[in-house]
Amino acid sequence: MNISDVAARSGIPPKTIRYYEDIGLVKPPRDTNGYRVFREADMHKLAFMGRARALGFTIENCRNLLALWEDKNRASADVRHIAEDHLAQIEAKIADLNAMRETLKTLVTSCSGDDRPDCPILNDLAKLSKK
Amino acid sequence: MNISDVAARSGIPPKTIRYYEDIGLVKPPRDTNGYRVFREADMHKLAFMGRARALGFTIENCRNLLALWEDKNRASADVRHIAEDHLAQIEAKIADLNAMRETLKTLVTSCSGDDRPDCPILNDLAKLSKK
DNA sequence: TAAGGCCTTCCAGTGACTGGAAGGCAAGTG
DNA sequence: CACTTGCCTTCCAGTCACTGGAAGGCCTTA
Repeated sequence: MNISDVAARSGIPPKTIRYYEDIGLVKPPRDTNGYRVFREADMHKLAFMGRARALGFTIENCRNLLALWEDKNRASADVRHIAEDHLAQIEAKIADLNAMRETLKTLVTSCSGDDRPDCPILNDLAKLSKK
Repeated sequence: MNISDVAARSGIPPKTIRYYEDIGLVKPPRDTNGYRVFREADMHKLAFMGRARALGFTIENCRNLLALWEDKNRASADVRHIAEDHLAQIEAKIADLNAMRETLKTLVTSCSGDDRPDCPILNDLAKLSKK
């Protein structure tokens, strides 16, 4: 399999696949012409990556998850631990974004949004900074 | 006012303030010794920045908001438009994160998290990638 | 005069790619 | 066989918004 085949099958762009090779996530052998030759195992790793990345895991987390995936003697607790940490981070980020959203919503609805210059959004941005 | 005073008053680290000068957001004059001298107006701009950044506006948005802030003839509609766009992006991101959170929560609770290797999290990451 | 704590600039790194240039290779057509 | 098209390769640079660190100058106080 060449890189564009894997890209199509895994949903990961060729550029990204090369990048993943750069950082040592996959190690496809090379053909005599220098082309990367992807085996089924490489494909599965990349698809795994795609899925894990879509869930927001960092590359380093993905690296660890891949290692656990390939370790037949793993403890599922290790996997769960990574996922729990990540879940907590996502929840923290959601909380941050919700706070922003609330403030923004208030500001946006309080702004008339017409030709006049008076703007509670700008007032707020300026005002609170004086605290 | 020297940089560390502004940093203390605006809550923005000196490094970041220098960076903001680099990208042209503030233009404090220099003392004979080369030190930056911040006026009240610079302080307010920086505090404005801090507040806008805390609401998740990008630097480019902040730049535009600052310009509108200083434009006495602005239309509040322009400000509102920027804020609405940003709000929409935040809401989109929240939706993405909520989807991740749901999936992760399901996975985490389905994993026993003990010494044994069976792990629904890894199964899922591997399985769905085969689709 | 010396110490410390400021200030300056410049360089490099973060995370996870992404765009683009330059050039080699493969497959199909005339 | 030449040509074209499209894939493949590498390498460099840029993204975003900082942040860390080094090297060296300045200012204040003892």
